[in-house]
Amino acid sequence: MADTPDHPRLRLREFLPYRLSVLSNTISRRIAEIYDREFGLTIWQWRVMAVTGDTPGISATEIGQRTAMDKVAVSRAVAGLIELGYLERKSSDEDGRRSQLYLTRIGQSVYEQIVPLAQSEERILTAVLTPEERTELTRLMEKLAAAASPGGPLW
Amino acid sequence: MADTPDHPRLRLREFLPYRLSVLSNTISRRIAEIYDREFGLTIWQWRVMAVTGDTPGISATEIGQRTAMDKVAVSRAVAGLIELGYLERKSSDEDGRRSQLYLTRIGQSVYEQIVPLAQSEERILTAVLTPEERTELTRLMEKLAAAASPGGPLW
DNA sequence: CTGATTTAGTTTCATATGTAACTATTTGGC
DNA sequence: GCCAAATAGTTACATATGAAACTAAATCAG
Repeated sequence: MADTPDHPRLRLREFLPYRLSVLSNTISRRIAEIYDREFGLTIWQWRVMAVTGDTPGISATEIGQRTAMDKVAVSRAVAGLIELGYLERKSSDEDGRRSQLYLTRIGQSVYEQIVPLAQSEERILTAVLTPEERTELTRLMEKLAAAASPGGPLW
Repeated sequence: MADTPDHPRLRLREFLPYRLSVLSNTISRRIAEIYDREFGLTIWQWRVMAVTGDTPGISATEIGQRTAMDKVAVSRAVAGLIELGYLERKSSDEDGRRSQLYLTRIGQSVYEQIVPLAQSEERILTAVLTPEERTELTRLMEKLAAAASPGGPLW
């Protein structure tokens, strides 16, 4: 009896939330480092570039929904990108509160470098998995995400 | 041709580092909220409790290694736990720089509540997976961790 | 032994982040 | 139309975090 009820133990290394956090942080740090070095972008700015490139004219609120960022983070990332000259903002005609965001010419060219670089990073990382394993990982992560997010079994 | 080379797109939702980050943050937030509410502990303090309970007399440096925390974070978490009366520090006899950390009586009782609570959280979360899926998830995460960390194929 | 180097841990400082308050605009009840 | 409530986004403030400098103790070369 290595583990009696009166001597509870927790092996952190086997604790899923811990393992997920360490893995995610390791990968995020790698990526953050690359985007900072290559383009002077933070992860948040990079996410905003990604969705704005994908959907020109998108609003800050929509960006928040698509990137899992809160509105303050979006606001700051957008401000930084405008500062860098990668993004421009027009105020919507129908709704004066809403802003419409577009990549500038320079922003577009950065975007076009960013996307293949991201894809290549992902490819290198997932190269250790077979295609079936990748599919399976996605499936398992989706199950967990559904369980962990509001609306899941614990809420 | 929905995706020609001259119009690269990146669907953030399908981008593994993004999905991992969102999943990890969702789970971490849930847990952080519980530990804060129940015991007034941060995630870092909680991790320190976990390894100190597991290995009484452990040093701050060792805690850092086991918890993937840097030494500043460990130092702050330990200071907070001593403040709370959950931890006590003795200076090592053999090495005056090294501290030896122990749970206090109260800390021990908190630890004994913390562990089952963590295990129960994990069980609830992973209840959406079959035992085989849990094993598989662990295996896939380990492969990714090996690829992403220093020493992996990209370093 | 003695001074240079390394190591454990803390403190400092600059930056990042989250919450709440705020501004501007729109919407909806009447 | 007009005021109350809701919404988009920004700003301010308080706290968290990380890098680098620092302190104290141990080790190592000579």
